[in-house]
Amino acid sequence: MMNRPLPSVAEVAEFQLIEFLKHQRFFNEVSDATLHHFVEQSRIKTYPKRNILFMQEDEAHHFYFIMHGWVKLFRETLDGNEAVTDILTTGHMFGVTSLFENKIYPYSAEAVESVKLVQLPISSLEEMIKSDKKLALNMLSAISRRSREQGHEIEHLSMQTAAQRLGCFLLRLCPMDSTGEVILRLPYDKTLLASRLGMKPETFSRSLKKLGEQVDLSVDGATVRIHDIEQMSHYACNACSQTFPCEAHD
Amino acid sequence: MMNRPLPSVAEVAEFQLIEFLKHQRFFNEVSDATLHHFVEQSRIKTYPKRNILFMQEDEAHHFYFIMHGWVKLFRETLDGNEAVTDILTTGHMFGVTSLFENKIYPYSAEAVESVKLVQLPISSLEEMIKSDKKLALNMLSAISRRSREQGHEIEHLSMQTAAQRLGCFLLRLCPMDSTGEVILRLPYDKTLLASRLGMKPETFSRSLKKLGEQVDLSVDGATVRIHDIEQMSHYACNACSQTFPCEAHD
DNA sequence: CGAGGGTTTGAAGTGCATCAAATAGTGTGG
DNA sequence: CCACACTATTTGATGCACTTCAAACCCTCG
Repeated sequence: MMNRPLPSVAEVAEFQLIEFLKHQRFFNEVSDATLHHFVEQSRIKTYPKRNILFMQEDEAHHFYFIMHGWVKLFRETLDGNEAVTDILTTGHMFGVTSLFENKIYPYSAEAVESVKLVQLPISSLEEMIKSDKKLALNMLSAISRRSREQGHEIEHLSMQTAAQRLGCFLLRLCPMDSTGEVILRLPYDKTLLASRLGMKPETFSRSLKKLGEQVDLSVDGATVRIHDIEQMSHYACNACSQTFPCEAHD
Repeated sequence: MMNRPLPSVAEVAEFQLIEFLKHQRFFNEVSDATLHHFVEQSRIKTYPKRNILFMQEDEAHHFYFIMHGWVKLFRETLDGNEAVTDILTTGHMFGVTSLFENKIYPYSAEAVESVKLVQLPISSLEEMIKSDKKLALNMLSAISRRSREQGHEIEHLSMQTAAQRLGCFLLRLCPMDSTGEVILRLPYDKTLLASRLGMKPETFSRSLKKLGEQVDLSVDGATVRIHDIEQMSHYACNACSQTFPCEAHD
């Protein structure tokens, strides 16, 4: 028999958090010491649907790492419109772009669905990046990856039609090695997806219909069946600099 | 009298390069040793107008730092169109996004005008970033700044009209503390500027005209006179999340 | 002067937004 | 399990923004 006391609830939670983080690319090869330090300084937060995490122009106090759920990053224009910058999920981080610069969030963030986050003070993150070289390099990778994705986003917005952009998005939901028929579910509701793709809900609806006319496609609610992925990529990737299993593919 | 021999041409060039680099944000607070190492490993290259520096998908061997002139970054789509990603000048760097990732250029680069560049092997850069912490942090700043700029670009493309985007661009050419009347020159030809702003030359021409009808503006070749910068920012920034001396302003 | 690129203009077409309204879907209280 | 309220999605009609195609104009440089 062991005399060791059972771990407390907090200890179990901490252990799970470490296990989760260990498998994230951002913490790849990062020392256990740093990882522990990270966990100590951070808090796990849960927010319900619609909850605003911070607003653009707010002073940036925290950096976030998503454990579960979806977060919308957006900007509000003076004339009252909303530009959705990105929609993130498990494994993605946000609130980092303000790092080492003016400490102001360049966008607002909102929970799309109930979301579970790891929250870390920016100051702790900076300190850790300064002290742990590997973490700094991982951060460099993460941000430059993000920058490349944004580059694709820009290309898509200026070169593709709405229907092609939608097709491109669907392709990126497919596993990288897909061929022939693929069935998938839209990850969040169509209105949100529309704004994510830079179009109005009406346009989204019509584009989906149009896409179905151009390539074999059947839609049932949030379920989409692509009959022939090659055909789809031919249609969608034609106005892009890359084809299907492309770099923009996560 | 001094017996010290005169410095050689190469030594003078090296000295000048170091002086130049020292004043660049990227080398801020970087040690002299690193700076020297950088200069030793790098070469100064001059390319004439139209010269292709590298193509998208090429293996990324070099990183570039612009000393003088203009460089166009772009992608070519399968259906034969060109998407201009960015146009850079003195003090900007490119070819970095491939750092620590797949070593492939995500865009093509071309000299717009005759251009003078500092060229450094990617491997040397990586090595230096790994060994000099300050350089790594500066790189982090540089890339996250770039990423924020791209975020604005995306917002602009999806929220602003062509004329507003043009107005926004003109505003960013103005000194940050400008008020009232400002006179400026377009930095490169209108066709290129059009593609930089994601529109056709015809649209550019018409947008410039339209802009002149909406706000007081006179155009003479490449010279533009903005009569009232507040009026201009009211017009252009209305569809944006920020106003005139804005974050996107370099 | 003439050739060729950059720029503007005109006419016509396409794509997306807007406004308005119908329809489908979901969750709630009875 | 139904009726109601509310939201998401679709559809139709119309207009504006940008592109396309074609042609003229303007510069400048050999």
